[in-house]
Amino acid sequence: MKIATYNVNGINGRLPVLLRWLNETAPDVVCLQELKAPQEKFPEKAIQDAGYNAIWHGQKSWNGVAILARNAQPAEVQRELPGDPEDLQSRYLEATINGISVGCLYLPNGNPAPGPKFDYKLRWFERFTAHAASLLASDKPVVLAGDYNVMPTEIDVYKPERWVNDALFRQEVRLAFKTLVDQGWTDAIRKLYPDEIIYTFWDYFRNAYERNAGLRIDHFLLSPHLSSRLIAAGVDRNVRGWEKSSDHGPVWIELSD
DNA sequence: ATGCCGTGGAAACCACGA
Repeated sequence: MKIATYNVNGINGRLPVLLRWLNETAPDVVCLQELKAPQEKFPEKAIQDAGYNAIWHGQKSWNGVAILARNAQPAEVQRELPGDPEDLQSRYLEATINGISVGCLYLPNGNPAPGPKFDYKLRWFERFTAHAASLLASDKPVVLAGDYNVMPTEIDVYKPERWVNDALFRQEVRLAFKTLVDQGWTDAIRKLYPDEIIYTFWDYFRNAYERNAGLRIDHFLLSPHLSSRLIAAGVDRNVRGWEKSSDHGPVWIELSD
C-alpha cells in the first residue's frame, strides 16, 4: 500500500500536474494540503475520473486539506483539529481507509516569529500533539501525513545557519516536533534514510530547485503498527521540475500488506 | 538576509506562503 502527501499550493491551478502525477505513480492514498479553494470549487469530477474517491475540507483563498483513495472510500472521522472551536482554518482532516487511520495536516507556517502567527503555530502544535497522543492510545494503525512546516534537524535545511530564527526552524518548533515524535511515532523517511540529505520543498526563487537549496518539511509519522510495515519511502522530486509545479514535491511511503 | 515567485481574490493591488 502506497500513501503519499503533497502540498499542491492551489489545487485548481495545480490540477494538470496533480493528475499527471497520480497517473504516473498511482498512490493508493493521497493527503493534499493548501487546496486554496472553497468547498464547492474542489475539482471532484477530475479527481474521480482519475480513479480516486475524495473527501476534503476547503476554505476560500487559503489552507484546505483533502484525502484521496483509490479502490476505497475514505471514511471521514473528523474535519478539524480538536481543542479550539474558534480556530476556523482548514488544516486537519482524518479518515479511516482499509483499517488505517489517516490524519492529513497542514501545520501553520508561523512567520513572522515571534508574533501572533508564531503563537498560533505553537498552540496548534500543542493541540495536534494532544490529538496524536489519543490516536496512539487507541492502539490502531495510524499515519499522520502532511506539511508540518518544521525542519526537524540541521540536515533537513540546506543552510541551517540562515534559518535559526525562522518559524520553521526555531528551537521551540524543533522541540515541539521532537516531543511529538517521542510519544512513540516513527519519522518514516529518517527510519529508512537516517543520514541522507532529503528535501521536500524548494523555493520558487533563485533557482532553488536547480541548486537543490531545499527544506524537508513534509513528513510521515507512523504508529508502531505501521512502522513495522514500512518497506520504502521517498520524494518524487522530479515533479518539482515540471512546468507549473508546486514549490513542494510529493512524498510517499510503501507499507507491506 | 531577503518574498526576487506564485496563487487566489478582489479589483488592477493585496494577503499570504516558507
